[in-house]
Amino acid sequence: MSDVSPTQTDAQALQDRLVSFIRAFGLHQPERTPCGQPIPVSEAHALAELTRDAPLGQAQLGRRLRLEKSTVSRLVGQLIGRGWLERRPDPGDGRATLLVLTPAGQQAADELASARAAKFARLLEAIPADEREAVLHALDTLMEALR
Amino acid sequence: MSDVSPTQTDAQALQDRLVSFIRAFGLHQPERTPCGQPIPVSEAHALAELTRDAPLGQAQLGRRLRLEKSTVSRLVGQLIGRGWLERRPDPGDGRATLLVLTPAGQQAADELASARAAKFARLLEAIPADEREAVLHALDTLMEALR
DNA sequence: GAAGATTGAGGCTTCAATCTTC
DNA sequence: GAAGATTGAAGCCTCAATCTTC
Repeated sequence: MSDVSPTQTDAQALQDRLVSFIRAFGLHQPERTPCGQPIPVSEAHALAELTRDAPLGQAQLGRRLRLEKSTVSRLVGQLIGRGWLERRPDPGDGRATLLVLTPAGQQAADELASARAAKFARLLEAIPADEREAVLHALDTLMEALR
Repeated sequence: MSDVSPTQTDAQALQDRLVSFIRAFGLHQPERTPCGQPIPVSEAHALAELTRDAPLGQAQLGRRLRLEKSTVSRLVGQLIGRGWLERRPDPGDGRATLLVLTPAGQQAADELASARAAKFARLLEAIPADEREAVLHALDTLMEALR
C-alpha cells in the first residue's frame, strides 16, 4: 500500500476517498448549506466574504467565490431581497457597483458564522485529538497539490 | 496552533481549508466532471458504480450515489438515451427495474475510469511522496468523523 | 402502509448574448 | 476592445404528489 512512486492503486485510493467525502458531505446539492441553515451555500459564502472585507464589487466577489458573474448578479439580487445587502454606485467607476452589508445582513452573517463554527467544532471533536493537526496539514498539502 | 482541546481557531482552520478545497475543486458546478469529460459527474459515478456490481435497481443506485430517486430516474433516462444503459424488469419484483450496462456503456465506463485515474495520479504526483500516505489516512479520518 | 419509480415545480449554476462604461 | 453587470436558455438537483406493486 505504501510505495515511493504513485501507483494505480494509490490513485484509486485517493479517488475513492475524495468521492466518498464529496458525497458524504452533501456537496452535490448546492442549495442547502452543510450547516443546516435554510439558505444557499453561495449566499452564506458571500456573506462571509463581505464580512471579511467590504465594500466589494460583484466581479471581485465572483472571483473569490469562483462563480460566474451572472450567478453573482442573481445572488446579489436575492441577498438584497432579504434586506441583507445594499448596492451602491462606485464613485470611481461608473460601470461597477459596490456591495455593502446592511445591519441585518451583518447580523445574519454573524449568526451563520456561529452556526458554521459550531458545526466544524463538532467535526473536529469527532477526530482523535492526536490526529487533528495531521488532518489540517494534509488538507493544506492537498490544496497545494491542486494548484 | 496545536492544542489538546478543539479551539475556535482550529475549527476556523478546518473550515477555511474545507471551503477552499470545495471551491478549488469546482464542486459547485455539478454539470461537468472534474476530470474534464463532457458528461455530468453523476452519470460518471453511476457508470462506475454499475461497473463495480450490476445489475442494480434505481433505488440502490440512488442510495450509493446519495441522489434522490427522481434524479436517478432522469439520470437513467439520459444514460439510456446515450445507449449506455439498459432497463430490464426485475423477475422477482414487479415494481423494480434492473440496470445493466450495454457494451458501449461498458466501454464508456472504462474510458472514463482511465481519464479519472490519470487525473488523480497527477494529483497524487503533486503531493510529496513522503506525505501521500498521511493525506490518504487523513481523508479516512475525516470520513470517519463525518459519520 | 411501505417501497420502487415517474412527473411537475422550483432553485442554483453555467453559457451566450447584450448593454453600458472604461 | 476590455471589463462590469444583466437577462434568457438550458442542465442538474431536491421536494412533493402520484401511480404501481409488494
